[in-house]
Amino acid sequence: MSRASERAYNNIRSMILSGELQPGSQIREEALAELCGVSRTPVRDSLRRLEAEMFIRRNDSQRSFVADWSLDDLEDAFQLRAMLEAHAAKRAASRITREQLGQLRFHNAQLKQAIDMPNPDVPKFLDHNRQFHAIILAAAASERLTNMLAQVTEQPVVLRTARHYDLENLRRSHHDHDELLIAFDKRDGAWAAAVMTGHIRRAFHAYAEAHSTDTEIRKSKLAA
Amino acid sequence: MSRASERAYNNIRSMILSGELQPGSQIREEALAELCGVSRTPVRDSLRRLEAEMFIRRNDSQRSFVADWSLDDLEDAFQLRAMLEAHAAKRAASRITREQLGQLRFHNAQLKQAIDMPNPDVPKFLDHNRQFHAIILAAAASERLTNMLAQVTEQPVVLRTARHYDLENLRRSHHDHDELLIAFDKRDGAWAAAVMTGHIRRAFHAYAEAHSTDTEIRKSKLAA
DNA sequence: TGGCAGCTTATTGTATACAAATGGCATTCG
DNA sequence: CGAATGCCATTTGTATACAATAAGCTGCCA
Repeated sequence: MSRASERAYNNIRSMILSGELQPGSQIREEALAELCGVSRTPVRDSLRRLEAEMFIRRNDSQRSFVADWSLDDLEDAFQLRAMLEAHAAKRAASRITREQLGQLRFHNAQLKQAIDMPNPDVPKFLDHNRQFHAIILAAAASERLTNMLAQVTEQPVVLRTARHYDLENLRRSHHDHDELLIAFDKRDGAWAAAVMTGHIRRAFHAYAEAHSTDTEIRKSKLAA
Repeated sequence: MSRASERAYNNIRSMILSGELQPGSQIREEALAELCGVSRTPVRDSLRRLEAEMFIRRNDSQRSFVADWSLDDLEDAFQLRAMLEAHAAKRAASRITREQLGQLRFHNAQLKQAIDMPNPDVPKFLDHNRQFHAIILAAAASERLTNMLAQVTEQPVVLRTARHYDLENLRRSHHDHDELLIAFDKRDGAWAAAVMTGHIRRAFHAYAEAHSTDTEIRKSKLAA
């Protein structure tokens, strides 16, 4: 993707993810074009992409709105994600290389280190967590699967902080990763898939809690 | 989608599916624009969409090519499709209405009729088959799932005729549908999912055979 | 007062012109 | 003779102007 187009896409996407563009609010191409410092053309490209990724919806007369996810939508996305990531884990179990296993161990050690200290370094945890999952996906070796997972991995919820600072959850995540490592080591795809399913389901419940809180807050703001 | 854009998308897509645009061949925006009788703008929209759907790939310098699927790619797509359709069947089992069940029965009866005659009406079979699956997807009630399935359902293989005229396969499909109906009737999601998995796996093997033949033919044409 | 018609304005869709980047070819130099 | 470099042709990216369409408003009529 070229410069202007990429900038527009990343800008708009992060504005949605961060909540700067409020769920449900209308989107005007020209306004975004000005915000991003590009013309409407690359903005339109980005909107189309984001629409495919379901971050944006359009009504029947082609106007765009920031997607407003219900709890059901969120669960739906997570259900698909759990299924796809479990599938990735299963595929990875029979394909992963010694080197990739080593990388997984490295990142899991790092993310443990990030939270096993008086002042937990959550961004560091998240970064190594992301890389951990990326390596599994790479080992699964399915471009289609990668594309599909990208569509359900990022959630447009503002209050992700709530989840991130729940240390108990982070520790459990680390533990799941450890178990995944053993399953991979034993080339046990079924086990890896099962662990991964639980791993993602837990994430869902953490998100769901944050989402409810967020929705409550937004509702009371509207009422005020 | 508006007129010009929609026309361009459908035209290009069907040119790819029909093989009119050969796998691996380069695509030039302006040439397609002329073919479709529109400007480059809607053509570019369409190309982006088709790229997301993996019908088109781009090299690192942004040039577009018609996707050329290996047998592995095909299997990969079918594996995902089997998983997603099984998931749809499972969800449908607990949500499907009496009315939808009736529609399923109707379409399955129709598609049986289409092949239970001296001169089988394959297009009719395919149409009712499509509707049968569409109803299940609707009963599954997940927009995301619907979108994802759309991405792996159509296969850019020319020789689909080979499969379509294998009556034995078509009869087995009908039988699978029958079994699905019973599973739905009993609200047995696990059973429905299992039947659907087998249903799609069989389709894969039929496709794979046609694909191999097709690839052989293309290779020998290149050699000549 | 309520609703509908027609106009006005806002917004998106399409075409086109121009800019940027890439690939291929030819020429030149080692 | 082969490889590297610079130029030209081709192709894609971006901006902008204009067309089409939909929404909202105003005023009229029942």
